[in-house]
Amino acid sequence: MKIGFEIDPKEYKGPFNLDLTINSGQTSQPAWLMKDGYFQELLRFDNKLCLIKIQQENVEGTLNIEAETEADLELESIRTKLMDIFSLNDDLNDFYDFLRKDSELKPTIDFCSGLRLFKAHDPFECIISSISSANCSIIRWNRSIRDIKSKWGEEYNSNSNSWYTFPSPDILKNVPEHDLEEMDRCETNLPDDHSFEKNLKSCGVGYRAKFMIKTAEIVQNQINIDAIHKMSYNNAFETMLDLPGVGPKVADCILFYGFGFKEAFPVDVWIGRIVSEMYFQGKEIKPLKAREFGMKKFANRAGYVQLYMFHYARKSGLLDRIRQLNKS
DNA sequence: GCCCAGGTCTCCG
DNA sequence: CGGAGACCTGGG
Repeated sequence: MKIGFEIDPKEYKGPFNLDLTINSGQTSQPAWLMKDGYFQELLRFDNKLCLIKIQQENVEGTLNIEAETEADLELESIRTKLMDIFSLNDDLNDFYDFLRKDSELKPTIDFCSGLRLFKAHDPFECIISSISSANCSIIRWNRSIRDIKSKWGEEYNSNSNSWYTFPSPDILKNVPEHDLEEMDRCETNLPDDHSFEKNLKSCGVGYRAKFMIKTAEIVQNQINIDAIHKMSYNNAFETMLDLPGVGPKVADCILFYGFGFKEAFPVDVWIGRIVSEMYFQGKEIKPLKAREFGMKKFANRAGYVQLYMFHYARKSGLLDRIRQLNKS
């Protein structure tokens, strides 16, 4: 079954730039695949798979969506899900009014018009990919997530292309950590030169493999994803910190990108340096101090400010200047 | 071959 | 509580 529909700019407040939103390097989810002029991703609704293709003909124009599914899905639930993923219910005009009142932030608007929070479609995937992103390059953890999906995810075929979901906590918690464990669990005798590739370390996640398996176990047994949504930010933050491999930066990313907590202000080394340049005359500021500063100053807009700060720094040359400073 | 980047964990004071 | 060093891997 194929459903085609549109989302009109009148349905949301302020600008939206799909390409910018998907490709601005927001952590915690690999960018959607670009193919035949459409961004594409396999989504899960309850237990139904649905391949989404989405395009925007011109910047800030109408969105064209094609949804392909073998299940019986309501158009409205697909529309609602996409509105959520691309944060189309956020009022960017209101946010820009706020930015204009801060002389440091005002210039970010020109570089980021239509940039919105790109939310994860699966909170558990977001938790695991955030763990894999810690102390790791973007290309590397993107590849890891793709590997994990193709090894243990559910397969969906469309036009001879294979798509995979991210495996559930129940599946991931039982995955072998490394090749030795995979070999031990193997029932049959294999040739001496057999390479063991269905284990987490073979996905290039390194020492994070055991964190991920343990986290999957805890999420499966002790965490209710819906309950997180209803928690206060601080409670949700503390809950995330209890997961192995999750420190303050990763917890903030999970809460912002995975759960949509707008008061999160995730601070990596770059945001730390940007904050220090923009607000502390280049004086070094510790990550937790920068986090505290951002949360206090920007309150429920902290996540968006972090998004805009980083993209602005990249495009304006600020980031290059900071790089130079750190070399000398 | 060597060194570096990048958050979290662990250990030590 | 804060600081120092180890951790896996890919890229320069």
